[in-house]
Parts: sequence; structure tokens; C-alpha cells
Amino acid sequence: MPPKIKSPEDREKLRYSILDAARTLFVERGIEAVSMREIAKKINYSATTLYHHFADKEALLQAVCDEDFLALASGMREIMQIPNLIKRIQTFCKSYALFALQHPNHYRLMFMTPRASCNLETTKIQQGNTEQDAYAQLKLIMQEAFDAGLFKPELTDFELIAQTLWASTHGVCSLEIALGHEAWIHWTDIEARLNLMQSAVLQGLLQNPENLNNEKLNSMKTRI
Amino acid sequence: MPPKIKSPEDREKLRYSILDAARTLFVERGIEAVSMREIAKKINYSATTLYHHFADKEALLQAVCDEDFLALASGMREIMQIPNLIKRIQTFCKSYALFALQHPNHYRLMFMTPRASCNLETTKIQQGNTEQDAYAQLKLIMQEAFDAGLFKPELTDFELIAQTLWASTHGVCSLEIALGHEAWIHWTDIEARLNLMQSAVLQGLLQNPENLNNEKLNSMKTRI
DNA sequence: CTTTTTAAATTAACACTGTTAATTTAACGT
DNA sequence: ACGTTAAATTAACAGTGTTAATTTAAAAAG
Repeated sequence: MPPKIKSPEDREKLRYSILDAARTLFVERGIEAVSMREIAKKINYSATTLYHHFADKEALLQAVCDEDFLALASGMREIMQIPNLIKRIQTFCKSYALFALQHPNHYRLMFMTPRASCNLETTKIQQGNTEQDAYAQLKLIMQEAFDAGLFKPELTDFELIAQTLWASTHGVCSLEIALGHEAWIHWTDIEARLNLMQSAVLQGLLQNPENLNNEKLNSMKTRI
Repeated sequence: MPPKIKSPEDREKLRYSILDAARTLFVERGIEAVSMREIAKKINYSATTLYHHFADKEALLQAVCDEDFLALASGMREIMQIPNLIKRIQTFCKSYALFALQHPNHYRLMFMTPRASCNLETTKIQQGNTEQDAYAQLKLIMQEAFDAGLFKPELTDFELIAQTLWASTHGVCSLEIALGHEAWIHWTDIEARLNLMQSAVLQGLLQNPENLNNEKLNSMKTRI
């Protein structure tokens, strides 16, 4: 019994129910383990219907991720308001890490998987737009810190600094996501790893690392 | 025309020709893009033959990677002979990074992909064996450096230090592999990123970071 | 109140994939 | 010369992403 929907708002509703079904399976079974037919069955539609709302599987998964990454970026906007620059940097990294560890499958798709060929056209996120792109936000913070003379004088490229800070947090998170459950590595506490990485790398970058330990900053509010 | 092989050495030869064909396709097309039938066709055998030498696709790819990772570990053994401890650490990280960037597909499979369920039984590499496992080697170096009192006194867990150093290099490499070709990020030079990460994190970890810049250490012998 | 149009949804099919059961076939030991 | 053994093959299964052709119900037009 084919056509159920005609109004545009119903069409949108279906689109979101596809996205939700996809996200659920996607999160509980992993990216490549979910099939289009499975997603369709979950909402009592045939697989072909999905193709009337998304170009292909990649586009669908991309759309799922985009939603959550917009949520991340909007959560980050709040952090941008923290007056103390160093505290802002620290909080930014911690929130980023928290997101990564709470959404390992999304994180994997976005930051741990080589893109087929520039998903610039697939993703709806406006890269570089501070409202939507977390990396753009980090760059903004780092530029401000750079202009304030917070970094060692020999560091002259604020984008290089931003990418280094990003890579350091990403390193801990992606290793945890990929190998965190491997028994042959005697992993130390993930929080300890995040804290040490953060403090070590900042000590290496900042001109006056002394005021890093002003207060006890080694306690995440939200436990993992 | 079925049986060509009877002697054990011929059987071994075929095994390696499978591995080689698999590696070639694997490296040039990426992991999940190569099919068993393709690999078989490349050596003029039917797909079923591969299953007489390897349990399944994952086992085959694992075997391909194991070979190269043994090569990495054996290359690292030479580095273990470097007398100066700090120089040894630095060279270790650089070699590790070089391997990662030269074998992105292997690296991806080993360190950027969550294992289905402990590949402890699939892999032939003896994890923890210093001869075969690069992480075990890093741990050895870090323990020696720890015992020599090279690190800041508040750092009391040498394994945490080892994992932090690993994560830092891994962060730069894995980000480069996954997103290095993305146009929306204005990437700085990969060598610069590796160097800054290394010096920053070591400055954060070492007790006397001054003697880090003794000589110009910022030039990789083998260019990427 | 038909009839036509439009678009949502479906079925059927294609060309693949990893994998396995059953079968053929050549070389070996006796 | 003959049976045994094991290498290699063909055929098939169940599954995948994806598309063309088709049905069907609701909205628009007469």
C-alpha cells in the first residue's frame, strides 16, 4: 500500500525517523555493520524508500553524524564564553574528549576514517563557520591566545599550535576508541591519560606554564 | 586443472604469493575495497583457494599486516642501541611516524580500527615480546628513562608516560592519515607538526627540557 | 463526481560480496 | 596399474548497496 505521505511536514517526519533508526543501529552495532535493509525494516519501510531521502548509505550516515556534530559545536559555543583563556583551552579539550568517548562511532566516522574523496559536497556542515565547526572554534581560541602572547616566543604559527593541540587530544581519544579494549596493553586510566597529555603539551607550548596548576584542574565534572 | 602443488615448500610459496597479491591491492585500493575474488584473480586462482591458506578475509589481512609490523619492530631494534636516551626516544617516535605515514593502510587497520573481539588469536605477533611488539620496546625505553630520573618528579607511572608519548605521535599521524587530504583544513607541514608535538610533549614530561635542543634535531633523514 | 496527474512506496532485479559444500583432478605411495 | 590423498575448482547460499520499472493512493483538474 504505497503512498502514505503527501504533505511536506510528513515527509520531514519520515526523514527524521530514518535518521533516528539509522543512528540507533549505527551506535549499537557500528558503522559498516548496519545495512540499508535493516534500517528500513526498523521503521517498516522498504529499503528503496531510504534512497528517496538520501543519495546513498554514506550520505545517510553523514547526515546522522552531522546532526550530532552540530550539537557538539553548539555545546562548544558556551565554552567560548569562559573569560580565562587557559581555562577556556582546557575546557575545550576536555569537552571535545568527552564527546569523542561518548560517541565513538560518530567520532570514528568523522575523524578516524579517510574520506573517499572530499565529503565537502556530502556534508551539510559549513566548515570554517564558527557556529558549526569545532575546529574553527579552536582556531579562534588559539589565535586569541597567540595574540595575547601566551605561547613561547619561538612559536610563530598559531594554526600549527592549534593543530598540535587538536592532535594531542585526538591521539588519546582515538587510541582509546580503537584499542581501549585490547587486553595486551595494560592501559592506565583514560582520565589520567587525558590529563597528563593536556598538561604536558600545554607546558610545552605556553610561555609561563607555572600558572597551569593554579587550581585543581584535574577533575572532570562529567565522569566517563 | 586442480592440483599443481604437493611439496610443502611450494605450498609456502603459494601462501606468500597470496600475501603479496593481497598486500598490493590492499595498499593501492584500501582495506575494505579489495575482495577475495580480486586477490585470487591476481594470482590466477579461484577465490576458494585462499580459504585453504587463511581462515577468512580478516585473517588474511591480519597476516599481511603482521609481516610489515614485524619489519617495523625489527627496524626498531636498531634504534634501541642508541646510547643517548633522549635521542633514542626522539628517534623512536620519528621512525614510528615514518612507518605510519608510509604504510597508512596497515596503520589504519592496526591502530585506527576497533578490533571485532580481541585479535589476540588472529595475530601471530607476540604482544609484549620486545622482538616483535613496538609498544613493548617503547615501554622498555620509558622504563629506563624513568629509572634514570629523566622525568618530572610528579610523574610516577612510567606506563602512563609511555602511553602519553605514544598517543601524541599517534595523534599527529592518524589525523594526517584520516584527514590529511581534506581541503577545509589548512594543514601546516606534517614534519612541522610532528616536530612541534614531539618537542612540546617532551618539554612537558622531562625534568630538564633545556638539553632538548642541543643539536638541530628537526630534520628527518628520510623525507616524506 | 469523475478523471487525470503526481509522487510515494513497492517489487524485482543486478552485480557484487564473503564463505562453504560438493566435486573434480592430478600427483603420490604402494 | 591402482587406490589414496590433498589441491583446486565449480556451484551455490545468504547477504550487501543500488536502480529500473511498476503499482497505488492521494491531490488537482475537468
